[in-house]
Amino acid sequence: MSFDLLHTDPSSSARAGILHLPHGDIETPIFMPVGTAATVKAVHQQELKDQVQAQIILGNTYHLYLRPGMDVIQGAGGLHKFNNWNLPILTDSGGYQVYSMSKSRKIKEEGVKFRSHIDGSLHMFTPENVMDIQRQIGADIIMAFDECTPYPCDEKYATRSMHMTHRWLDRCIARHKETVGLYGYEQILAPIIQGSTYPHLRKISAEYIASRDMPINAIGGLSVGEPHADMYDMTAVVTEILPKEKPRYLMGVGTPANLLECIALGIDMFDCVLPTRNARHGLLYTSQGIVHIRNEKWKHCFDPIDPESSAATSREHTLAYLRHLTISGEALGAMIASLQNLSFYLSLVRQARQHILDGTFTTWKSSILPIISNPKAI
RNA sequence: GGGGGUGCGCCGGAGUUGGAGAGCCGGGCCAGACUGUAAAUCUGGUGUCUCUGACUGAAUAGGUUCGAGUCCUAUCACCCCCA
Repeated sequence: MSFDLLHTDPSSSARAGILHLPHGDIETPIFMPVGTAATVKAVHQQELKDQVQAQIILGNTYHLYLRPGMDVIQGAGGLHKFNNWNLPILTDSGGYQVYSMSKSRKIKEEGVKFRSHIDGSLHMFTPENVMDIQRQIGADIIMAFDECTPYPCDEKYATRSMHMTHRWLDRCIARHKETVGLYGYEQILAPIIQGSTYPHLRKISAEYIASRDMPINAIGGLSVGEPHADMYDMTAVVTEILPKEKPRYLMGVGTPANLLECIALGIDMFDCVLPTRNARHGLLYTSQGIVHIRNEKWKHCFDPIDPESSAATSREHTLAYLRHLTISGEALGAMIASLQNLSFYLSLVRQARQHILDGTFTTWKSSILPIISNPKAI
């Protein structure tokens, strides 16, 4: 595993690079579609490769551990074999579920007790067994076990939680060192910065994470409901500290505008459920602006969904047809919409990368932002 | 042709023993939300108007009554049974 930083934009902190992983190279900045339960919802692996041109996808430790279970994943020979995705995979550790399922878990120094959302059974996640589970899943990049704090979060709690996440990180690193990949390739561990919306905590956390000298550094605990300005401020605080020669991964971000703004701040990797979830809920991102596909105004609009999309379905099917499918609850609607949104996201980061390499990133960003973050005109 | 039954919101259902419904549930429809996925989910709206409030409304037209969605008469529509 290695990272080549190819170019840094002169008028911002945006970077273009290549991340080499066991299952292939990733051109950064990159967006990583989220495939929680061994599937990017409503999108087939073949489409992810051919249409979306995804280079890496996510899986989730908590969800895969509960279902289908590690016996199945390991029996298959790892997640890559199980879901037949032979490009890189990153697994989240379950740290986000500490946040999103706060009603059914209890945090202690040792780890987190979860009650399964499927059958109510009790499970314990520790930094150690989360490393073990991610070894069994076999992702190229595995995440440290952390606590993603909610927003708002009082300073006292944020401080305590951050320090615990740091201690957990050291336990993750220890376990990661004393174990090896089960499927014959290296798995890299990424530590996660916390600190909520407190700049001084973010600074402490970034310095701590940087001192661990891991190959990728991640920023967590953002995009949990805080104002965009806070997200950008915290990102700026930590990118200032993180080593330039290593990729920075901003977890859970975000909207197309969030991506461009954070690329400008020096972020290299993103993941977010927004494009896929919003697609299933009828919100489309297109090269001509945002479309609420359920809206009546598209009922008789026989224009293509997005003539500039890399997805054939978006060029060949009309807005009126997709509206019909969505309103009728047809599965194909979710498929076409998800393909559209992911194609848009991947195309956006490809364009960003090219403009960084060309030295035109900042002007391109300001010209495209008003279009893609506002409603499409009929 | 005869007998019986039922009619209110865009649709279906519930309910109303003569005592204040713009009013219950579900669906549809209209709009909004969603950021390391307990999410093909959730929230709101859905008679009219000059909209903090009014007005109209229980198939249609009459009637009884202090008061009618409820009782009576006629008409219309639909359903069931008989011929």
